[in-house]
Amino acid sequence: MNIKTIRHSLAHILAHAVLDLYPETKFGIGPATETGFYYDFDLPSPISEKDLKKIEKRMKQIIRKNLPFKKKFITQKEAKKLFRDQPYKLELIKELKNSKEKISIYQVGNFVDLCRGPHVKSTKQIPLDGFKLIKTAGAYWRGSEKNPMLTRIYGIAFASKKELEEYLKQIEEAQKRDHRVLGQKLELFMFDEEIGAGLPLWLPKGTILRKIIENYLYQELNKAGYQWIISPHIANIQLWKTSGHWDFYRENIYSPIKIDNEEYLLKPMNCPFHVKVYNHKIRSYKDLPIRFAELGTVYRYEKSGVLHGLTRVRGFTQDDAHIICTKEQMEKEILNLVKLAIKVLKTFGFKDFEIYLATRPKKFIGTISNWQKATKALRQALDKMKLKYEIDKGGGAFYGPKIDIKIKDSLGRPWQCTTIQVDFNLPQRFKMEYVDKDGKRKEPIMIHRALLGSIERFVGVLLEHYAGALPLWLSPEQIWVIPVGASHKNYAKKIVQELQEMSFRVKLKDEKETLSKRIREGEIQKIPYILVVGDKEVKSKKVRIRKRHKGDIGEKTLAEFIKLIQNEIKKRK
RNA sequence: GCCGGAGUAGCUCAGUGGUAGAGCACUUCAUUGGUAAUGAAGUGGUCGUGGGUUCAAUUCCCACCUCCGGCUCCA
Repeated sequence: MNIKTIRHSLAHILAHAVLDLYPETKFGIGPATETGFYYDFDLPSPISEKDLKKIEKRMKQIIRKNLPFKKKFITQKEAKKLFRDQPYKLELIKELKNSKEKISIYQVGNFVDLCRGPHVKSTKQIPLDGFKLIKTAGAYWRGSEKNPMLTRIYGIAFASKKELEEYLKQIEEAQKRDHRVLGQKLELFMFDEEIGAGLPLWLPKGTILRKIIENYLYQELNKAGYQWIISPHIANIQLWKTSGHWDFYRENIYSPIKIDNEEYLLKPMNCPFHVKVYNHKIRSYKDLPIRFAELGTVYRYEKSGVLHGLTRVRGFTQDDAHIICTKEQMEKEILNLVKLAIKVLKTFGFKDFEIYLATRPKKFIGTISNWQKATKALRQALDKMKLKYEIDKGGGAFYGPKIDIKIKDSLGRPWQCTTIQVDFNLPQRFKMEYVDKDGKRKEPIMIHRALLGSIERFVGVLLEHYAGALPLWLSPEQIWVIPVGASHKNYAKKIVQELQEMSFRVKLKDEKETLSKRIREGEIQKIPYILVVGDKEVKSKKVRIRKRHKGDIGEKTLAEFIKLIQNEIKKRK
């Protein structure tokens, strides 16, 4: 039996159980998911997770009855009558009116639902111990904030108890990779109530990690012909009125700050500043493309309920850049951008990501021909790189089409990181121009882009990707040197000093604790290399190397070890 | 923001209408170690914040703040 069919049937059985226990319930919809099923209910009184056990028990009773799933086709009129007390179902029936599809219903026991199916023939086809109700959640009816919020009950379901248990174990493991847990354990970042929600504090080790990432970007973008700029964190409200942000983005901008009778805004975007830098002198076609990059810290009001560790915060630093070019240059620039984005993601070890091409929405500015040209350029770049992507139809910003790349966290939740957006809005609003070959002033194309997205979010997904065991080049602490006893301390110190002089990030773990204890600590802190030195090493003038997760990998001279790690750092693996 | 859950030591958590406890961490002393926890003692808490009920609140009630899981929204 197809597991998806079982999951869908379980959704109906869940609804049946809820109907039995709370007869006044109004029913929403209940589909299968990737790992189970859910059903949305409008319940007479709130239920908590304690009630789930009761519902689950009832579901099992229903399954044991070996009830058949009966399918039947009915007319609009019959459907309306059948579901007369079910407002949500009536809404769905109304919409079916326009389609030619016949209305089908499924009955299991005394629960009848509007449904296309398919379903299991009988409840006996459902493994009794392969499913579990795991959580409740609020969910807006039909996914719209304007609609009432229903109670969603989530279940997971597998073909057997064994698979179910394996899945639960996997979730448990995934939770250990949670960047919020790792950030705490590895002392990378913290939050503080008194500072405020969504405002991370970077601890010393986290700051090192961040600087390494930033340095890497700095090198990479220099090679790619970018120029770095720096812009202020606040600007006169007039700037944001000109850019249109004050009109279109106000709900995400913090209240104005009054300074000398003028209003200033904390910047939610870096774009207008980059435009101003572009506009500060007359540009020739010979100057284009111009690429301005900035690690720009922005502040956005995010609804309290959406904040999430480092991956969704209220103050964050974008690895932002704006490319200003001619229409003719756009295609090549976009191709180079996609290439660069993929290169960067791969350098950080990401191979699986979801790519979306978002096209023209209903409300848009700019000419259709420009939209087509830009969308084509984005599409061609993806095709040339042989990348798999999905079209997000109408998902573009009102000012232009874009490519988004999402990376999943340890629990499979996608986070948008890379974004490449063509912008027809700002060049117009700020009257950007360049002097072309014919001496005429023309409007350039502007491409807005962030490769990592935000440093915060990226560090979040990066930590989950590596489960905190960062590759050598990214590790805030790369090497610990452990002298076995006090008599080896001087030798250890010498090694530390030599490594430090070569700019390795190294720490002496002196003899306060036992050797085993210090090694254990190093493993917990996910230190890539631990060098143990005792009598033998002092005598042989070597170091004993312990590699993270691998244990003792033998003895080498310091020079040999340095060569080994230099190589590893170079490869960035 | 909305629905549901939770906030007790630096961390992970137990506990109770009569002002609190464990393990780890930290400090001190002893131990001088050979590849994932040496032993002992000690320090440490306005029990998230503010109100209310009560002779008495960390515990009960209300509001707010923060966090967690979703929804909606997004880098």
